[in-house]
Amino acid sequence: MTTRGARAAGRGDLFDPQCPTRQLLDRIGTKWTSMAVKTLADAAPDEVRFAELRRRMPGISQKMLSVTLRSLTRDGLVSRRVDPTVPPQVSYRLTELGSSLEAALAGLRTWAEEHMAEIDRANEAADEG
Amino acid sequence: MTTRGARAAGRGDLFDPQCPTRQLLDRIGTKWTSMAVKTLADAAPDEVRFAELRRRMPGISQKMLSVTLRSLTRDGLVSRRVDPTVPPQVSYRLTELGSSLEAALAGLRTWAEEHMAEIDRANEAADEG
DNA sequence: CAGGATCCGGCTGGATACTG
DNA sequence: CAGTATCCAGCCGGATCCTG
Repeated sequence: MTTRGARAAGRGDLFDPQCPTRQLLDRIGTKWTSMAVKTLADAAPDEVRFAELRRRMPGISQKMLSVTLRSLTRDGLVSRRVDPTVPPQVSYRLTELGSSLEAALAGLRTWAEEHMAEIDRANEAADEG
Repeated sequence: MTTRGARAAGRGDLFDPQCPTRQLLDRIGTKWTSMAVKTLADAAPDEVRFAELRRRMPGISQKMLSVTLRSLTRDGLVSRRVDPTVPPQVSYRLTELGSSLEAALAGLRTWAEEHMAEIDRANEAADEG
């Protein structure tokens, strides 16, 4: 629910014990999650190594890529395979669950590509128009 | 891009000057935005007054409802109508643009309702399984 | 190579008090 | 009634340094 904090001021979040949509948005809403899913989806069914993933996600730091992938792996959206060589090679790939999420995200992307310009215009109009 | 800050450390976000999807996620990812859109969509085509909206969004504070609505209005997703009585009455309604966003969000909601349980299970499994 | 640990600034959002 | 203003805690995420 995002309305974390367990006891929340007085009441408030007892009404919807767990809203799945908010739980989902709390994940894909973080800065790099959706880009990681997209990047892995574009590569599928191939797996992608950490460094390559980093290269394909301009601007992400080593830390945030690591954090993002760990989170996705915990969620069962991404599978992680370690090749115990020296130096180690770690590869990632979307799971089936991850692929189905990507399909759902594609809808949002389409909407964004079609309509974000309108939102921008609305903002400019509000600024002074 | 979220990678705000215009000049970003060195380079990094120059590669995708404006990713519409991130811009969108930066909006609907905020805590109350999607719930507000959903609540207004459920009421459509009727408009909803501030206080009533507040009642229908358990847990939201006056401030956050105000901030959320102002943002949605600026984005052209919600229209705002003021009835200049005393005390004033202000009503909100989804615009067409807002309705189309709601349609896109519905896809995410469906996915969330169908799959969040799997994600929860994956997390439990990771915790100790 | 992959990623853990640490430090820290900035933004998000909650509580509270005050207005037209 | 419908906000706005202020204060402040907590979390997100960036930079940097270190390791198997």
